[in-house]
Parts: sequence; structure tokens; C-alpha cells
Amino acid sequence: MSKDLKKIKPATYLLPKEGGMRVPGLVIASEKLLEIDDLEEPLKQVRNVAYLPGILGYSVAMPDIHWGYGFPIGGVAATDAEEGVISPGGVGYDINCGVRLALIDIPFDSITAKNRKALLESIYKNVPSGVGKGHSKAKTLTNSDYEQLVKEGAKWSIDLGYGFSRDLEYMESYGVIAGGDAHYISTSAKDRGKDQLGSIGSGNHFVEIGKVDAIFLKDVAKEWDVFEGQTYVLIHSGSRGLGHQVCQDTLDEFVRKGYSENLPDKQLVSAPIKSDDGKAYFKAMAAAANFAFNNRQRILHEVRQSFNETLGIPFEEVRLLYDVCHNIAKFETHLIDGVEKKVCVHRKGATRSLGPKSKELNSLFQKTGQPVLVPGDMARASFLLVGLGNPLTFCSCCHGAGREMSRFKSSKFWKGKDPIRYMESQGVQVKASSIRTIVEEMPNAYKDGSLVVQAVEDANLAKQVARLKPFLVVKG
DNA sequence: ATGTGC
Repeated sequence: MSKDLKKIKPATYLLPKEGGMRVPGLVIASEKLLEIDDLEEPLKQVRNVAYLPGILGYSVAMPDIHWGYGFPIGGVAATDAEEGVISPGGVGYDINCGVRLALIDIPFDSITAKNRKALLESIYKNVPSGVGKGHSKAKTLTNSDYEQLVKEGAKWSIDLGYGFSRDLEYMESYGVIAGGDAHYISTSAKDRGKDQLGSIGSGNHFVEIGKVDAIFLKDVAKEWDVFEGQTYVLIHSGSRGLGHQVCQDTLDEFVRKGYSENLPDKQLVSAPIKSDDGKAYFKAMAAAANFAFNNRQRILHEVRQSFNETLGIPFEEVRLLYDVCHNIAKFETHLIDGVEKKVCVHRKGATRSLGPKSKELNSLFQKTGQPVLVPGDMARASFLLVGLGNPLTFCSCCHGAGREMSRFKSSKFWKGKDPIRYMESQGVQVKASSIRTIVEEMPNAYKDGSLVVQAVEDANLAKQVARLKPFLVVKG
């Protein structure tokens, strides 16, 4: 454990100000996690982020923190919406990478082995996966498509028949980030994305089917119609090549214009929010975020298609519970030192976790708090939590289990072994276009997700509602 | 994360 961390509350540690830090760091973790993790590099990044002009409150780290480009992954930074900066590194390369959870009201155990196999094959066929993979069936996006979809978000796909208007009520920000403008993204970004709606990509992205295997918070589960044994679908993907290109284009331009000067790390490159360059990045980021909402909407549509084809389940019975962003910058109002302030919250590998009564939420979630979706690993578990709206972290929570082994180390570990057979021994059938992705993503490459969600629960960021056990997984 | 990187 880092000698600099001072415990101030349960599972909450202060990283005191030093050097040019404008605010202290705040690290959410348990003692056990602090033993497992080597936090030297990521904590340095937490300190670096605290140097940013206009940062308020704390430079926050979640218990799944690890090293990232400039900002740590699992980091939250809120900057003053008037006097602060906005930073592409605080959002990440995969703009609006996120997760959506849908529920099907049939017991997973009632699906026969033969039908499970058919379902997996069908999803693998209907949802393209892998690096650079697009959607061969889908219509290539035109400039006028782009103009609409980056402004409208998920509604654009729904109006074309890929889903139901009800779906929009069950998405963070109703499936749209205001301000998306196609004129602010490059031709190459549009070109890379033109056939990628409805594709998962590679790395830790996936489509997973399984069953709700434990309920921890009965009253909330009941409000959400979540029950033990229920079948679920969890989708994890983002803005694919388009978002990647938007991030790269902005970083190049910001560095060229000198915005990386006077920062402890050039990768923190950032422009004043009120400057033309800052506003241009926000519009491009919102455009990419809205592309990602459309992507997850199309993936859900294909999954509904597969449930219909193989099990005869009507499309609307694959019911969306929620869609969350975990790589995004958003303008929000938060209580800082007792005063309400408009801030730009950068969440990079962190999930919004608004509590009950939050005006932004639909009436159901105003009653309970918002669903917080935390994928774990391919075999053990993913988690469904409910937000508590803790102002210390700007109403943010963790986004995953976090790696324990590097991709390289994991590949080496599984060399000469049979990872597919191991997964089967854990009850999981995996299908991927690349065996490399599988060996890099094996469960033992990740921390135990239950330790991470326990830490955010102890720190009062969110509460566990249910545990989800995967059985069928499509990877890139 | 990524029409993956040296």
C-alpha cells in the first residue's frame, strides 16, 4: 500500500496535495485491493490530473484503476465549466465506451443445451466482432446519415426500426449527448465508422448471455423486475474506429497548437472549455458518443433478432434495463464544498451513479437511483448496482473488475493450455474470431470483480442489487 | 480501445 494514502472514510483514501496539485486525490479501494495492486504508476497519474486548470474537488480514482493514456483508467475529474479545461485523455480513445443490460423473463435454466448453442451461434453470426470488422449487411453511412445520427443519438436507429421508443427511456441521458455535430469530425473518422454500427470490436468488448444468480437488494430488484434465475444480455462496446479517430485527430491538433505545455505529462493535453478548440472537441466527442449509442442500439437489435430466430421470443420481450457510458465528458451540476457548480465531469473508465430523486432520471430510477452496470470477467460474474449519488466522486462509480495481469502475461500463462476447455469447465461457451483475444481476456487476467464492487459499496457510491453469471460469450 | 506495435 502506498505510504501516501490516508484513510478518511470506509474504503476511501486521501492522496494529499503536493507540488502543483490544485486539489487532493481521492482513492476508493479496500485494504485487500491495495495489497493486490501496484498503484505507483496510476497514482502518479491521479496526482498529474490534479494539476489541470480548473479542476475542482478531488482527482478521483476508482478501485478498478489502472494506467491509461495521461489519465488513469478508472479516474474521474471535474473541471469548472467556465474556467476549466477539457481533455481528450480524460475521456479516452474509445469515446462513450459503455455497457447495456437487457433482461428476458424466462429462466435461463429452461433454455436447452441445444438452444443455448444455437443462440450463441446466431449472435456470433448477427453481430460482427473483431478488430476492424464492420457490418457487411448494413447500409454504409452517408454524410446525411452522419449529420442526423451524431445529433440525435440512439433515437436515429430506433426511428429506422432498430428498437422501440421505450428503449430511450432506459439509457443514460436518453441515448443522446447534446451538441454532437458531424462537421466537427474528420472525413477519415466518418470513413472508419461507415460500416461499423452494430459491431462489438475487440479487446474487452463482448456480448454475454447468462442468468441472474443472486439478488442482494430485494426491493430495488423488484422495482426493476429483476429476479433470480432470469436470463440477461450484457453488451459492452463503444464508438469503434470512429471514436478512436476523433480522439487521435484532437490530440494531434491540441499538441500542434501548444496545449500540452506547462503540464506534468504531455498526454494530459487539454484546451480551455470556453475556447473554440475546447468547444470543437466537445462537439466531436458528443458526435462520437452518439455514434456509440447507435452502435449499442444496433447490437441490441441483432441480439433481439437472435432470440427471436432461435427461441421465438418477441423482440420487445428482450427488455432494456439500462445503458451506461463509462468513457465520457459531460456538463453536470454538482455540490462542491456546499455550493452548486456547473462542471465538466470527465469519466474515464468510470460510470455515472446518480441516486434517488435525481431530476435527470426517469420516474422509475428517480425512485430507486440509476442502475450501475459493472462487467466482471468472462466466467465469474458481472454486477448490477444501484447508484447512491455520492457527491465526493461527482456521483460516479467503478466500471469493471480491472486487470490483474497484462494482456501479454495472460497470453503467456495460457500458452500450451486449453483455454476453451477451461471456460467450459466454468460453464461458459465462448466464441471469438481470434484465439488471441480469448487468451488475453481470460478470467484470471482480471481481479475478482466482487472485491471491486464491495469497495464501492463500502465507500457509499453504489449498492449491489444482483450478481450476473455468464454462460454464453461472444468476443472480438 | 484501435484498419492493434517494434
